[in-house]
Amino acid sequence: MGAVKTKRMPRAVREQQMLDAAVQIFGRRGYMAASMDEIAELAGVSKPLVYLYLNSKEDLFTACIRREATALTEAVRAGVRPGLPADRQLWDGLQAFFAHTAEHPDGWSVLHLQARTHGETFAAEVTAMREEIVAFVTQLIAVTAREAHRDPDLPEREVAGLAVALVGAAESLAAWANATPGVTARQAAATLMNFAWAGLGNLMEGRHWTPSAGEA
Amino acid sequence: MGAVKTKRMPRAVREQQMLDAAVQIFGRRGYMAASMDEIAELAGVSKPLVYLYLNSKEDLFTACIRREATALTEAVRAGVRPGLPADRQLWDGLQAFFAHTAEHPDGWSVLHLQARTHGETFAAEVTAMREEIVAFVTQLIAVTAREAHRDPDLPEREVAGLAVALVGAAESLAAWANATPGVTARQAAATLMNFAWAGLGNLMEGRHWTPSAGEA
Amino acid sequence: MGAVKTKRMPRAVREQQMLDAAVQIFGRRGYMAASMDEIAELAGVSKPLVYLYLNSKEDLFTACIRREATALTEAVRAGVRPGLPADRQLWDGLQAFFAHTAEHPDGWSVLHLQARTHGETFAAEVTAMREEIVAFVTQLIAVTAREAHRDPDLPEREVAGLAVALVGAAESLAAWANATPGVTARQAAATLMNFAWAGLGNLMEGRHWTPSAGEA
Amino acid sequence: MGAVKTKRMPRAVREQQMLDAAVQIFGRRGYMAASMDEIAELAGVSKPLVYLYLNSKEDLFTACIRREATALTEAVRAGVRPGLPADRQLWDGLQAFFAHTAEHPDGWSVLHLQARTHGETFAAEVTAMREEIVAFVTQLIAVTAREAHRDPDLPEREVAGLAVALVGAAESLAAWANATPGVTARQAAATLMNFAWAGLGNLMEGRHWTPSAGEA
DNA sequence: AATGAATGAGCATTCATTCAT
DNA sequence: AATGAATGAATGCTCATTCAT
Repeated sequence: MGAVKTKRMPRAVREQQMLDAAVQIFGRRGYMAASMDEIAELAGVSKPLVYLYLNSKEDLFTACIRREATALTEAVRAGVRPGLPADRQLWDGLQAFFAHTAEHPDGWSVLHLQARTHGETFAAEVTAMREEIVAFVTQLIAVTAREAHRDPDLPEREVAGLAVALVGAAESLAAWANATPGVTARQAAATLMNFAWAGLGNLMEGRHWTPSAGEA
Repeated sequence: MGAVKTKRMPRAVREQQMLDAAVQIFGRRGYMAASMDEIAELAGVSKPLVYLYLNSKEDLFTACIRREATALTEAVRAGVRPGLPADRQLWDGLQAFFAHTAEHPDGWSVLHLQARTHGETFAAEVTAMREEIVAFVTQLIAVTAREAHRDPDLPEREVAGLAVALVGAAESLAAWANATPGVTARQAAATLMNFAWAGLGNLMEGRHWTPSAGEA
Repeated sequence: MGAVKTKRMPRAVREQQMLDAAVQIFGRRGYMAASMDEIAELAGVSKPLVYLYLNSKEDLFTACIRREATALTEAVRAGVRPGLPADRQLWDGLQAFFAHTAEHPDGWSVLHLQARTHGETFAAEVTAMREEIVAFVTQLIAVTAREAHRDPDLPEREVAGLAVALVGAAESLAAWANATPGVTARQAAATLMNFAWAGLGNLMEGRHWTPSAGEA
Repeated sequence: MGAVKTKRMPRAVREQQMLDAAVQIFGRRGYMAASMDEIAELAGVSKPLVYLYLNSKEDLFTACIRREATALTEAVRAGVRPGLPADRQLWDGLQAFFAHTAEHPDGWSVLHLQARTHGETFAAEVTAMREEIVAFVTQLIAVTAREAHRDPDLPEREVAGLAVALVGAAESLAAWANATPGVTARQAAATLMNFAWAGLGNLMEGRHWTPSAGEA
């Protein structure tokens, strides 16, 4: 009683099905290795319909990137409560980040791996999202430094570098957590907080690590 | 009558020329978008010769990954002197890492981006190298902890997570340093040491960051 | 809330709109390059309606050919007054012909170019019209010859050839006149009359051109 | 004992085979309806080889047009002996033209029908050839007029129009001759000479046809 | 009278790969 | 040691056409 191939549905619904399929295929095979045939089949529609609604492989991929980027940033935003102290905001954001990437591995693959390896146009799309996150982290660091009234002159580039390092560490941990059974989003977040927060604190108090001996 | 194209050279030399060309093309275009035609042309040989020496596109790509992975690990190894203290070893290793990736952007692209986006087979090849580096870092942390006689029971998984975070941060900074004019390998290394070393020190002394309030 | 698109109109009107659009698209793009989508859009209706009224691309094209062929022959017929002398009839007919083709370039393109290049079926459709015109010209020539009581035995095939030549010259001049700014229908007609009438007169008086010397 | 599929032949030979096949298919089906598959099959090679040697469908079609245009103009040129009187030159040229088009119907279809119906780029290619022929005819008329010392001021546009008419008549007669059994190139040429030469003579002597009565 | 939703079939083009020399 | 000649197998994309409403 329930037909297997559901037919004749409104455009908006079909489009989401197509994006679901596309994210899965793009995420697993990569942009170039993914074939429109495969995507259409997985979406349960014919290829012409995919083209009718999403124009081209490039546009389809871009649509995937945008949807997944929005989903990720909104997940992080939803996890953070602005009133709380900076370290608590970071902790909440990291947990949301690790949880979301764990639940959407294909989407995360599209954003983190595929979009960055297939041309500037796609990369730019993710860069926008990444910079939003880096800016968020940067601002958390800056706010903390200001609150602590310590070393308010921490140079801008230094802070940017820190944020880049932190986001990179998070991305690396996300992959590790997904691949290592038994590691939860909470544990990954804890590892990163432990790793990062003390270092940030030190820097904000003006303590720097320096090589003890001269070198070439 | 002087021939412009140098002909008839020993196999080993030709192979290196081919790998040079392949790394460049693979690094810039990506595995799938790279064409054997283009690689052969850049190498200055005919396509059948590429196949004669390297068998297939897959084998050629694998050969590229291996060569670049070896080159990178050797560069890092060469930068580290085993007798020195752990922090100094880490500092030297990071500098070597950032310097090498800056000097070989195509090779780094092959390792960091391309190899991870085109199937498990290739990814496994890099994972091997990555684990070697993670192991090196892990051991540095462990040694330090032991030397300091503090918290020798730092759980293994925790240490592994830290190493993963540190390596991820380094990779992220490498891309950032290459893309941001005026950032030297030394500065990138300093940023990461400042970021990481205090956190590691804290952990080894048993101080952990904990969320100050309860959560859902 | 005034609807921009006029809806619900009688079938005959809609059909003419579709044929208008189709002639334009077929004339400019060619039969194969024309897409039913484009025609439907230009006609301001949905594709299924085009199929409902005109059955298929082939039928639609045939309908275009017929409509334009009829329009052209009627225009020529309307320009000619049967009572007048033959040369005057020819002159009037040519003027009507050049005027009509200049005013309906897309229709002329359909007849002269597109219909003849896409298969015997379509070509036959135009051939019918062309033969009608050739017959008209042939009869003009024959009538003149009879009236002049000269060379009544001008062989039939010779006359047919002359008519074919004249019509071909007219077609060629039509294209030239349309493409050359400043050439009017009247001038084109004059050029052709000057060119043709003397030759016809000569022939009807039994004077033939002959090669002066022998040949292989 | 003589393989059916001849293999491994030099590039130049294969290219001619491909052009032969392409002219046949393009001439019969038209540019758009022709499929590269069919051309490759008729040429006895695989599709990739066609692309390797001739780049694209557009380039292949252009190559066909050029080859056939050159062949036609050379055939006409070869039939004309420059020393002879103008009428004789025209007569010889027409015979050569009708003979060549009769022997190469597909090539003639490519030039006369297909190339003119599929975009300016292709049309321009034939226009060049056509103008060469028109120029040749124009010059014959001009020379004759000069030799006859009559009406040397025949306006340039008038002469151009005459040449266009003559070439159009020839093209039309070529199609008619090819389609009507028993009509030889010689007869077609004779018909056209009879039709045209007297008219030209009249014009050069300043006699024009004029409508005998006024009109709107 | 009219349309949004959907597809089977085909086409130009490209690519990794091999054979004969 | 090295290459010109050649192809099987995809792949992105388009189009005429139909169905359910």
